[in-house]
Amino acid sequence: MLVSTKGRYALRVIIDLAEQRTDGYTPLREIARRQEISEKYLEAILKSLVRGQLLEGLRGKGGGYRLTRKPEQYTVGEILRLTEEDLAPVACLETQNQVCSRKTNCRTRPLWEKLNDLVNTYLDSVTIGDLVGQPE
Amino acid sequence: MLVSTKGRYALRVIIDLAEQRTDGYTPLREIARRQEISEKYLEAILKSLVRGQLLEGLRGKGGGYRLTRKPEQYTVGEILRLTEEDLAPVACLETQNQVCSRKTNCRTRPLWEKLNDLVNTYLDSVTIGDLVGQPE
DNA sequence: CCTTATTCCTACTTAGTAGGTGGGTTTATT
DNA sequence: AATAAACCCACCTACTAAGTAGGAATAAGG
Repeated sequence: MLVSTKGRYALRVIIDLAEQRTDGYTPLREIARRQEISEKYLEAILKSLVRGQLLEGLRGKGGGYRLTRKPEQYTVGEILRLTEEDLAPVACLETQNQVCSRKTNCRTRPLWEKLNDLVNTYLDSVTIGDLVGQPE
Repeated sequence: MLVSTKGRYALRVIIDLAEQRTDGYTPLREIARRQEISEKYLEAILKSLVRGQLLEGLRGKGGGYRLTRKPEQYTVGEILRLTEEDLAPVACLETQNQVCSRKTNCRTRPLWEKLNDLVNTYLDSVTIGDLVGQPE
């Protein structure tokens, strides 16, 4: 499995906020309720989204979270790469792993590299704007 | 990570056998040595390849494993699907998981389905014949 | 300035699984 | 009979995804 709940939830949260179409801040509790995700777990995910500046958080009464850009300015790829650590399809391509010793004459490496490209290119081609539903 | 060592090793084994260009049986020990994979672990992987009829095993002295088809008749996709249980990029698409309750109006599901298609189509388009090195 | 509603922070727990091992049984060849 | 191989089943271990707990910092309203 390439994308864990963390990444999937992150995506859903951004879509959720985009669909609210409000300038104000939405508290975590509301998002959690709508998306049926535990508040505590969601908290951890939102933290990384704030760190990555995809969201802005405001503390205190009336606080919450809001998007920092327009929906069509977020690509799915960047959201997942932020929350997933690594989107590489195989361990040999993971950035933190040291380079594989068989690399130079590995018969399968080019395959993995192409697959990696394919996946990332696709995920970067889709924006949150493409995913939100129409307002009625 | 989409593809674990099991799948990657399986692929390497088939390539290894294809490159031997022999009609005879190659013992596990040899493959393990060449590919630097522990014999015991490899055993488990080869077992599933035999079960899936991608390889044929012969017991006893002079025995070993050999391909059941020509290299260009194996697609990477089928090898990985056999050894990986599931190539789905996200849990919601895994066959053993029950259908997600949010499915019908899930904003992200079409994305995952397309990604899944993309990956499988690519992996099915590459054969072992494409990956083996030229004899010199 | 106190209360309330919120985010932010650190640490912990738990269940599942990838990756690997050990020891033995069966089968075929010489 | 000896040997070399695949086959089989049970076990182990370390890691990580997923989730939880409890509190500290901050902002707004009265």
